Amino acid sequence: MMGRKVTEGTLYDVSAVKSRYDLLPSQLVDLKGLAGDSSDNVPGVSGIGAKTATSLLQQYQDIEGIYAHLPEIEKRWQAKLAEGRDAAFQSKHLVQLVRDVPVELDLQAARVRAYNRQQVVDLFRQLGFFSLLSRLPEQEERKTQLSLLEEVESPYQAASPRTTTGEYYAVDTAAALDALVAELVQASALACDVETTGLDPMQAELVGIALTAWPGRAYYVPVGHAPLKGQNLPLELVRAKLGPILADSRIGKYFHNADFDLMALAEAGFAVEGIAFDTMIAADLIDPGRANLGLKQLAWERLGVEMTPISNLIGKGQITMAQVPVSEVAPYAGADVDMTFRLVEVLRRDLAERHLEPLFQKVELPLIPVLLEMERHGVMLDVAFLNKMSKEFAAQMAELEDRIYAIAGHPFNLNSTRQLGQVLFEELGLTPPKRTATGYSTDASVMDELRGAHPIIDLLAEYRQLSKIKSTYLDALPGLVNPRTGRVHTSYNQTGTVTGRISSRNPNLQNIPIRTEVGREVRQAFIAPEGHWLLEADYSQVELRILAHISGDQELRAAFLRGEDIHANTAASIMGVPLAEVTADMRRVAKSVNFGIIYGISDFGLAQYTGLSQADAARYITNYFARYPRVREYLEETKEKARRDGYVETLLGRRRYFPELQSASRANFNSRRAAERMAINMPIQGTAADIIKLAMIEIAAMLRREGLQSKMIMQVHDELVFEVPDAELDVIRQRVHDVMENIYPLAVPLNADVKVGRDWGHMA
DNA sequence: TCATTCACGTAC
DNA sequence: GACGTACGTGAATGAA
Repeated sequence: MMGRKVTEGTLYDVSAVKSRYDLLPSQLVDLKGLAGDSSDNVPGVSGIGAKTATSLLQQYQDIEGIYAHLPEIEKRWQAKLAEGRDAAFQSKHLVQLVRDVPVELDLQAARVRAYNRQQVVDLFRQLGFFSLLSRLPEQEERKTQLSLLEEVESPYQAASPRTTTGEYYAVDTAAALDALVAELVQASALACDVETTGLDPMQAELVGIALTAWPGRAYYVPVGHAPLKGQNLPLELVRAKLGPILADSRIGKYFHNADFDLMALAEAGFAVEGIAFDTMIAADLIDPGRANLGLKQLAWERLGVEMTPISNLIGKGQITMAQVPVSEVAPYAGADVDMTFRLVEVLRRDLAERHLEPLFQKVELPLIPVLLEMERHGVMLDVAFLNKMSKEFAAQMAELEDRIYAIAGHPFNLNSTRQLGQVLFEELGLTPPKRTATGYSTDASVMDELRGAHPIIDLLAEYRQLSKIKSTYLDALPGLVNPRTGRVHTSYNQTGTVTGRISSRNPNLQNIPIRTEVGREVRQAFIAPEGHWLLEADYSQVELRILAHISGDQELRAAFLRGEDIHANTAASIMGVPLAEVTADMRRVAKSVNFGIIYGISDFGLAQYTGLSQADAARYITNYFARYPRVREYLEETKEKARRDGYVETLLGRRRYFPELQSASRANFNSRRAAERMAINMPIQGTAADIIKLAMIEIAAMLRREGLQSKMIMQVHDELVFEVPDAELDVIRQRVHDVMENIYPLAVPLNADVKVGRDWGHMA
């Protein structure tokens, strides 16, 4: 019984609450106070879940009763309750509805009638409400404005100024296209935006192209609308007329997310030169990690313009742009390019203010076509190999499954952490070493703890690994092969990270397994076509070298200049033994220390990761800083800069902001520490990202300059992968190596290792 | 039914 | 609490 269905929703009366929660309605606030409610950000008492809370409440009625009888409560809950006393009462207070507020509300008066929409919009803007905009009730049919080029009268403009931010025209005759071209060739820069049938520009069809070179005016050229949805121009005609303008590098091109538009245009036979601005990338550079980089959001924030959401045209994707009439798409797409064009000026000013222009001009803009070519070329996959491997995994997993069920005494869903936790810690009686916010943790570190305590653990760990690889790689990758090209075309996201790294999606080619034997096998599915090699070049210890450079630590620099094994070197230094006496295990620990430094180390964290005692970990960290004193200074100075200036930056001036560290901020101890670690890491990780981006740009230029056929096909943060015709192997090996090592000279050498193979699993 | 969140695990 | 940056999967939960 889940309560009585009423007209809308479900009515929970006393008996319905009783049957769902086993509590009285009045006790629900106590339940939330103890167990919390993650969806409402109510913390509750850490370590107390719904079950414990319910049984306690059944005994003591409410939170007050529980704390009154604290001494008689089971020891294991007692400590947690004592610890979380304040949180419990605060949480209860939070979820309690205040029912005696003196509100004088006349429901009739609150009815929405005619209202001054502009006033409401202005208020929303003041308050920073963006998503609420789309929920404002319409006063009247949304009027759109549309005219052919010859027919410039606009009957609705006066009637409905708020929906019309400019004059947007459909260009659907050859004469109109000629007129547009005649105007555009005079321009020094234009904004461009394409409409397509989908979100994957490799597969979507071109529906139309919007262009403008003047604020407040824009043109839409329909080429792919469905029959009866308006007049298209033939694509060949548009290519012939607009192609030369798009290919003319003297006319700058502005985009919002150029990668998407350029891909769609390239697939439709347009080559675009002169990429001069990308408003999405600029907005990201100005404030990396900002929540929403959408054009609509930016126009709202920076221009005060309310734009029509795409859902007004295509719903939630039930139809595509091709099914929407030209008369509706023209003003929509026109507004897109108009706002893109207008945003350029605003964002350019912000970039300059923050000294980000060199980074934008020399790194981010030139990188756009480089990434585009990598995405378009794609990577060849051996799908038959993946399928065969998947079958083998399935067989092994089925066997493990049977054995696990036999031990557990019953079948359950092995992929459910909740069910697994129940089996391990309630049925088999193992001791849970760790909790998550919602229950028992069953992650790999827990498995490690429990290994040896029960025979089921090894089987589960084995199952986990196979299951992960099968679902994420073996079974998913074949579905992402483009049927037309027979290859996978990842999407590199230039605005995906807060440090300046690029990220990769659909598929993510930056997390293909390598560390374990079974995992590494997946790489054998990434192959070179007949007559080609895969060539891989990776920077060795690039982040530590950057640390040596920016900290200025003489000892660390000297170690790199000597060209010695840096981890062994660190081991000798912090453990006080001669280099020759460093064992493999000592080196392993030192490697963790080196990485830990970059991540903002703590003795606790280092101990966790290495298995050292916390005391030993602390001793090694102390020794490290004694040996490399400037590294400690760098860490302190970086934290200080973040506090003082509110941001940190890379060698190339890329910034990340930390408002929570500025002195006025009330951020608590833990979140301050977390922010400090991010601040320490960003300049190092970000500089590495900047450097490899420079290398990519130069390598792409070199390939073009020398007329080479080799293609750069992947980037994995400190590593580049190429597809190389047999005949070019030697020259590419040399050129790539040299560019990577010399692109950005530091106080220590950068070292690039090159390997080749016929597949990515066999590189040597 | 669909969307979001959580836990987990892969990479550098 | 506890060591930085990402993305994808399956289960569970919540909203419509």
